[in-house]
Amino acid sequence: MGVPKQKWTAEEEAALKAGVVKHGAGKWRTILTDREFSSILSMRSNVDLKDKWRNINVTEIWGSRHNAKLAFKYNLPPPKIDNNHMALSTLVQRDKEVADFKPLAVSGGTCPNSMENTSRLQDFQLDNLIFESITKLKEPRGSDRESIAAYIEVLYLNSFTYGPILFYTNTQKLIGKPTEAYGGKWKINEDGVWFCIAEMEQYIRLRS
Amino acid sequence: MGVPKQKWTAEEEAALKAGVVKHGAGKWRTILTDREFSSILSMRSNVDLKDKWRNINVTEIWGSRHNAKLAFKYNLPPPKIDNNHMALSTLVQRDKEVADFKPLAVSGGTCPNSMENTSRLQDFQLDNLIFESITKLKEPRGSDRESIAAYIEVLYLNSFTYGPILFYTNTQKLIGKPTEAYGGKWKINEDGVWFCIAEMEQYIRLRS
DNA sequence: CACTAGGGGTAGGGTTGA
DNA sequence: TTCAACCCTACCCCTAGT
Repeated sequence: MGVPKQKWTAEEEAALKAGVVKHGAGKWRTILTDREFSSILSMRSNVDLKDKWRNINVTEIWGSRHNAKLAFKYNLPPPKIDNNHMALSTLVQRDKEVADFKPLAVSGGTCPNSMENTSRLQDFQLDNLIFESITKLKEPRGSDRESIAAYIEVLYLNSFTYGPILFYTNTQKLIGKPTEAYGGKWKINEDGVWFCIAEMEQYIRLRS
Repeated sequence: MGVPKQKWTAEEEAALKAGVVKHGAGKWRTILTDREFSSILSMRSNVDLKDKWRNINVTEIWGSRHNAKLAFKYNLPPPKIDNNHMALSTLVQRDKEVADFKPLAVSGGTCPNSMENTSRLQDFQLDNLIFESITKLKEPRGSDRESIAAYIEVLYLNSFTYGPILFYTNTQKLIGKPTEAYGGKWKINEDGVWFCIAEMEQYIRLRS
């Protein structure tokens, strides 16, 4: 009635995505009570999370929930398999697998010590980069680092004018480090911007 | 994509208006499944009904949605209070009241037996007459018969060259009588054209 | 009872094509 | 450019199942 419709902010959406990566889709209450996200998502209910997640997925596959319903009704195959975007049906089916993502074998160096976080806007961008790469790629147990790198590179690097992506292994567990709302998830060092995928103990260098 | 945009016909619009009078604005699915309207509105979705209703109202108040938004933005009062059209804000606020319209006290004779329905075109015209009169007049619990008569008379009778309006009380419940899409809602007798307002069990004689 | 999945519905902002 | 028709998103309700 009086509630004028709370649009989801980029920050909230990033937190939701990060929460799904960390806890898995369907663990809405868990995501909501996770200290890492609770302050950001304090205006949202578990049902809101569920609905938003539904919107995100269904939109990326079918364009809208309405289209998704029609497609189901007429038993149509998912569109949008082209243009570098993997159909998100893979995402929906792979929710648990992505959530259970195990640390990969080391092939980089060591995690650089942090300096300082930058603006939130960039935070969202990086969050979305990682989220998209690990959810939209086909690999059944999540994507390996090379795939993620290629994905980001092809889709984003040109426009963002980032340098080539290097991978890095995190030797210290930084999750929960209370430097930020996304504590310890990414940082800027002398040699570039580094992004940590929670639960993976992996760093990606996004910008040199 | 290939769908070239379905303009609303007069028939559909009349059915929508009648549906709002019967069930109330906001009851889009209810209107859509009502047998009285379902065949006419079969090409429309509940969302289509909502959108069309918005267009009808907003256009009559502000001239366009764009103007309405600007007015909201700058907190302007509704214009067009003149020229015999009540601001539709009253309508929006009074949806439920109009829908809950109770039968009025008797002051006419008895319902004449039906003869035959005439063309659809005239049906729309009459439908719109009634709709406009009961929605645009100010009375908080719907309009009494005299107001409706005066409204129709002032706005339409001259151009339609109808005679003076007489009211009539319906002694039989005719709603749902399957003589027409708008079953039993209006008829022509020897003494004129009679219009039944659904849920009101009232007849109006529109033409002698 | 608490929560989730998933169907369905509505309001309102935004988009588009004639 | 305008605006009627259409789309998308947020929020809501409900029920079944766990």
